Parts: sequence; C-alpha cells; structure tokens
Amino acid sequence: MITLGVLERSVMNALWESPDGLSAPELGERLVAVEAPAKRRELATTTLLTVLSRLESKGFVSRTRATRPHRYHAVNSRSEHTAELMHEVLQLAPDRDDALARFVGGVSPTEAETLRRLLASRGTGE
Amino acid sequence: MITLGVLERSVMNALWESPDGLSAPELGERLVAVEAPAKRRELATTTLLTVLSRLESKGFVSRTRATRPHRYHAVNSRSEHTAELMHEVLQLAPDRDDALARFVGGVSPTEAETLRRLLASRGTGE
DNA sequence: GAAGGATTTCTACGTTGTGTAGAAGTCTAC
DNA sequence: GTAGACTTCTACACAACGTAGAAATCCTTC
Repeated sequence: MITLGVLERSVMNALWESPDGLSAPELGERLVAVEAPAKRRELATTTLLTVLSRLESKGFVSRTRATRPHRYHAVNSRSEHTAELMHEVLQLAPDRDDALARFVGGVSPTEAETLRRLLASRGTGE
Repeated sequence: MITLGVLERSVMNALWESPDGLSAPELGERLVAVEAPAKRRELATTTLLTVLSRLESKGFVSRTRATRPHRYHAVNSRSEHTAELMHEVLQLAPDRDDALARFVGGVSPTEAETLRRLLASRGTGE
C-alpha cells in the first residue's frame, strides 16, 4: 500500500487546503505557519520541490507548468483520499463483512447516524 | 501510521489463519505452501524469528515462551486489525463526515446492505 | 541577444525500516 | 555435562524519505 512520509503528509495537507494550488515558495510559508509553531524551521525550496516531484510520481499531485513558478495541486481531495485508503484497507481483508462489522462497532453514535443517513439516501441498491 | 512490510504481512496472514498460533518452523512451512507456489523459496528460520520479534515489538504478535519452540499468536484478529486501520485512516481526516460519505459511495450494493443491517442492529444510539 | 536572477532538475548523502541470515548464546533431553 | 534444537545478536543490502547543494533551464531586461 502506498504510504506517505511525515513531510509528504504535511505537504499534502497544505495542498488540500489550497483549492488554487500552491507554488513551492508559497508552500514553504504555509508549512512554517502551520505545524509546531516554534519547532518548524524554514525548509529549502529545493527540498519542497523534491517532495512535490515525488508526490507527483506517486500520483497524489499534479502541476501546472504554464506559469513560471509552477503551481501544484492535489489530484484528489482529502476526503477522496481518505475514502480510497479505507477501501484499500478493506480490500486486503478476505473477511470483508466481518471487518465492516468491527468497523461499524467502533464508530461514534453520531457517525453511526451519519452512516445511516448516507446509506438511506444511497438507495437500497436492489 | 504503523505499516507492514510484504514479508511481515505474509507472516501476519499465516498467524491470522492459525488460531492456535505457530512456531517459527511451522510458520516456515505455511509460507512455502501459500504464496506464489513455485516462487517462494525456503526462508531461514532465523529470518522468521527476526520478523516475528519485530512484529512483537510493534504489538501485532505475542509469544508463549513456556514451550520450547515458542509459539506465536496474532494479538488481534485480522478483522479487528482491518477495522482498526480503517479507523486510524478516518481519524486523520478533519472532515470525517465527508470522508464517510465518499467511503459509503464506493461500497458495493451488497456491502451497503450489510452496513444497513449492522447499523440497524446496533441501535439508534440516542 | 547576452546577462543575471529566479526556478527547476539532477545528484547525493544520512537515516530508518525491512528482508535476509550467519554467529553466538541458551536451553533441554539424554 | 554435552549435543542438538532453538533463540538472540549482529550485520548487511536495499528501498523510501528528509534534506539540500550544484548544475541546468528559463524569463526578463537592457
């Protein structure tokens, strides 16, 4: 399963919150702003470019080469990404229904209600 | 997020299918049996012991030291593991409901039905 | 159209996790 | 108490990731 490193995840979080995408320098500012306030020092722009390239290879990021500071966008929204991951995890289990049962058993009452609503509006499927 | 390597996953699969646990040599036999029939050559027992130790450190495996060939057990069932992973993934999303919506949107009709049943038997929660 | 600065790509190194297993240590049955 | 089974220690190769300098590329302006 494709996984993300800690910096890669920070970068994705920044991109997910930027509908218009970000250039590498802009990304740098966001990262300093967010994260542990005092902790995070400045990262070299080349570092960010490397990470962005890797994320592009992994299919998580696309870029616009038209403008000069290239703009980077998240390919999927965070929710899509999360849902996809959940499906991947579920796919690995041979006993899907059992896994689903345990999953449902662990959600909060609020979320259970959300799920009911979602399933209802989805139609019965038969 | 704690993740598993490919051999580690094979080992966990073998343990998950062995309610009474396995010793390292027994594990070796299982692994040869399963997996790509011709592909998988024999693995040294020490290799398996190393992997088992690492899985123990990660909390996925426990062992009985009483008997001489120690016996190794999966701490959680595969379904529990899967459900836990799904929760972890979901936890990372700030927009949980949205992620749930996308997740539900992607399940098969059969699974949707399973989910409905599970949520119904779970009680309304209020 | 050449120069200079901004930007990107290439290359590289340290760290960590994982697959792999020999060497060395420990335990038990005889 | 010793041989053989079993476990732990140590070790190495390889990939992924964080990190960034050097080198290449590209606009802009003179």
